[in-house]
Amino acid sequence: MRYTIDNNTNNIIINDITRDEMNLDKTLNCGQAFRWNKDSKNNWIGVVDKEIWILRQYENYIVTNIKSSNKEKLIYYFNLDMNYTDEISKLDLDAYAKKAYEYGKGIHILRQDLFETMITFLMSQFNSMHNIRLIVEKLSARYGNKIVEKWFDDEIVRYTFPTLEQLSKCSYDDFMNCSIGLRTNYLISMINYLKGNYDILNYLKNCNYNSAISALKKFDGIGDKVANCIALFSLHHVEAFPIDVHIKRIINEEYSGNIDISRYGQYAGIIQQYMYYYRAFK
DNA sequence: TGCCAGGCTTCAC
DNA sequence: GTGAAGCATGGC
Repeated sequence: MRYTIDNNTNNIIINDITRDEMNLDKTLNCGQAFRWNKDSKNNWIGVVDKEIWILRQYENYIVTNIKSSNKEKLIYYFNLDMNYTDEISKLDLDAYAKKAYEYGKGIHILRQDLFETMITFLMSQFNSMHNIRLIVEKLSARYGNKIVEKWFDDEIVRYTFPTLEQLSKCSYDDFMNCSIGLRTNYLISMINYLKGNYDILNYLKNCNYNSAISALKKFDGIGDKVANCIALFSLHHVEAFPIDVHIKRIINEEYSGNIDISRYGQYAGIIQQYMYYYRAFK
């Protein structure tokens, strides 16, 4: 893998990259992120922080609208500096994990914004992927900022995920009108807490896995599963192993109700994501 | 119409 | 500590 810059646009091109190494379709559609959409021209369009990011994957390269000054951020967000194939090959996988890996390889674990991930996964409980996307888009379109990006002949319009300040102005009814439903009180509670304790985000970013899980679970509405999702998909504790309904079924049906995740070592979360993708998208 | 979705809190035992 | 009930919403 190497990076070149388009001389005309100053956009980054990722070269010499196969879909087995990094697969945009799988990575952006596997349930770890809710703000990426693929258009009819195979462009993956998402909002990262305050910017619209556009990526299109070809057989051996990926073109982007991401400027050269954002190269480190691109690598960081998509975890492009890790060779997944090499790392996974060091693990002693059982038969089901091997099958899941073969099906899911190419998935990278993203490093998403913490505030956004805490809220999107708070919304995820007892909800479907479709509804989570719906909620996040409604929140962003109504309370975030409009941003526009030119991409060849298209004008792409998106909305930033609302800030704490923007969400602070919302009422109970505002949130109910975004289809947040039974999670509304949890969201209000989180916003009220963060208003006086925003530093906890920095604490979460700097502490270890166990400390992060216990701090996250103090929020009303965050239990084991959501805490592990936040730890995995934002804080990049790739040992985190979220157990949702799909993983529960896998454990019951494939592991007789008892899985030993210690054999997946520091990459248990990545194996979990292969399993989730294999089960939920096969 | 009934069931399900990347669960959590509360309450009874 | 464990288990069941209840919780809003949209797609199928």
